[in-house]
Amino acid sequence: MPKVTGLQLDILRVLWAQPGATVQEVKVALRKRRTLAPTTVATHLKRLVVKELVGFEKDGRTYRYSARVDESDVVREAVDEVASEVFRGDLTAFAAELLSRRDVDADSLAEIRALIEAKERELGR
Amino acid sequence: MPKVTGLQLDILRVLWAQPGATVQEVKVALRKRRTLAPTTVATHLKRLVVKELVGFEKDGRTYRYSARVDESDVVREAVDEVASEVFRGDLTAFAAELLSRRDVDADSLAEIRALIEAKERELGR
DNA sequence: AACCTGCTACGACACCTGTAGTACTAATCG
DNA sequence: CGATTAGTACTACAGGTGTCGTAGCAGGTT
Repeated sequence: MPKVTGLQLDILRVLWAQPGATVQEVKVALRKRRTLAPTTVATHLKRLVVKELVGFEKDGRTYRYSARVDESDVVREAVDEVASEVFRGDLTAFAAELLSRRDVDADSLAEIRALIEAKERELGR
Repeated sequence: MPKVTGLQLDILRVLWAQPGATVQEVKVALRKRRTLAPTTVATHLKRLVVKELVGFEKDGRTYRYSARVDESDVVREAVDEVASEVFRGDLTAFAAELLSRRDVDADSLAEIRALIEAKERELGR
């Protein structure tokens, strides 16, 4: 599974939310983040099809596109990339960096701690 | 501060460890990970200089390069990028993803939990 | 039927990255 | 001093991404 970034990811996100979207629909959905010419959207959809991350089917005059990869796989891939490239696989360092930023509030911490405890129970089992 | 990836990051890493390294020295230090022509290394050092991430000074016949950015800033930048692009700022989701992989062992979990508890004490203070 | 409109196909272009060859210059070895 | 060597400068090129313009076709409108 090739790595996905930037606009490709934004487009995939639209397709995960609206499978079978047309170029127009993707363009509209994207408009909250960026305003693009329809041809730009079409170009990227085409490229995603070439990479086999997206499939399409003809619907009369137009085409409907759908993601062929799971969001969870793409996300995992992206995190793996950073974990290995930036942290050389040191997940503790990675987590430390994540927790070091100011915008982690008490609720998030509690949730993350709960996740850890669950995982610890799972490992201990 | 522009984003840094791949080879650029590898080169910066060398410069953080060995400030004032020459092209040759960077090439040698990099050899554990990749084998590159000296011109390749020189090209990237040059590009990093243009981006003002690296500075240099003449030392007789050769040049000595040093990073002009802190490792911590570059790392934070990289994590911020993923946090916003992939997780739309949802750090809990980010942490959950990180913890979901199988190669997190009990020791790491304990360390991360300690980090969280420290942070919670800090916030509660 | 002639036309306008919307949609796709194709091609183009700029910029970034990875990678390296060639050419020029300065130092060094006999 | 002439030849080899080390080091930089310049150039190039392919692959990926972001962004479109233009051209061509298929339908609906008059």
